[in-house]
Amino acid sequence: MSVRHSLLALLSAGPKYGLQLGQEFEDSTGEVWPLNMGQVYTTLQRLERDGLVEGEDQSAAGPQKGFRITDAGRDELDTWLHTPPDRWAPPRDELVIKLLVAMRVPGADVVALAQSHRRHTVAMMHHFTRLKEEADPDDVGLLLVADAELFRLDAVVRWLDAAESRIKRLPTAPAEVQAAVNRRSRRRVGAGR
Amino acid sequence: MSVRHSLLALLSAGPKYGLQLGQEFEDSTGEVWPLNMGQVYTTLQRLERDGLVEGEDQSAAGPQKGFRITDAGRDELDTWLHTPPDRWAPPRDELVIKLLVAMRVPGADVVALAQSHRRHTVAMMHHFTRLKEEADPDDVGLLLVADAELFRLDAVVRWLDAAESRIKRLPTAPAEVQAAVNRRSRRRVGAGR
DNA sequence: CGACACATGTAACACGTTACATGATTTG
DNA sequence: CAAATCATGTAACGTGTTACATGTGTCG
Repeated sequence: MSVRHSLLALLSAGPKYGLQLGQEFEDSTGEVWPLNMGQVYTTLQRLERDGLVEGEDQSAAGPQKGFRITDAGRDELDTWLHTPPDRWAPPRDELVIKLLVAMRVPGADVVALAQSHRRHTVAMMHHFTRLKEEADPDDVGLLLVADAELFRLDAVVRWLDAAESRIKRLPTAPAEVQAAVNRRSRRRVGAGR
Repeated sequence: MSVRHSLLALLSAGPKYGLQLGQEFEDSTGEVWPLNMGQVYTTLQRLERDGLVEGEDQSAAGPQKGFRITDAGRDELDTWLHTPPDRWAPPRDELVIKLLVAMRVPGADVVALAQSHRRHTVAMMHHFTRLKEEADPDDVGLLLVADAELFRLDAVVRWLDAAESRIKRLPTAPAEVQAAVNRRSRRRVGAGR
């Protein structure tokens, strides 16, 4: 839902057309989070269908098709800005899932896997650190996104360390961790929605 | 892509059927990341179509339809386990985007917004802290997921603080931050893919 | 004119969610 | 038998990606 509302936010500063919105979005995120234009146009169509934006007169002019935010759109935007991300269903973290299910894979060396991912995460931190160093100091968007990534990656490293020691503390030998995990389970069979 | 590969991981410990896979996945994540069964069945269909799993004989028996992982499936699983999350397109963080685009919304008080989200994030940390305290100490999955969330939320709080001071340091008054942000932009017009 | 950048779109697909429909098995 | 539970699926929709198609405007 990020793109949909981001377009509303950009339109709240005045009418724009598709390509312009795509560029401003990428500018806002310092080009770290690219956006494909196809989605911009389909999202604009849905926003118009839902009455959150409306097409401009456009009378003459070239191929550009401007959009203006509506009052309903401003309401929606305001709500979104103040709504915190859902706490009960935080976004599934791919790396966390990877390690959790690896514990159920027979023969998988989860500790080695964690260390491998840790090395890669540290490498990513170097990348974003350099990105910050080389950035235009006025590019607030890029600096903020790089900050966010660095804090996030730091949390990943800390978690990998904590996970490693938790896993090592398990009653079974590391290579057969899954056996223990498999043994405990099988309660709460059948939720059925 | 998490669900697809998680199912492969669970099947690598032996043949299973749909509902069973759904339950084991939720067990693995300590019920923090729920999974809807509909997706499990459609994913299994795609996995079978792609030759990563195959249906079991099933001859007699009830409605249960077992699946077995194939050699191709084991290869795919192994690759996935060792592949780090893509570094060049990290998942878009909704909260980060929210603050970034809010800086372009005329009249938006970004600092107040950041503080509001900070409060909510701290509340979420309390929630997961309590979850850990009340958890079965043998439920490694739940403990690991709670750890991951706590580290992640801590990073969010740190980022919000850093972002707040960065925003306050901007040349323009907080309430008109967007004006400055709008002014700088509009370079690199037209990438055209 | 021809090449290139600007600008908008569509098609096909993967993944995810919600909601609904349908059998089979157990058990009061 | 009836109701609950177990188990599998489908339909409709939103979101996101990739790739392709198409038109317009400018400029050498």
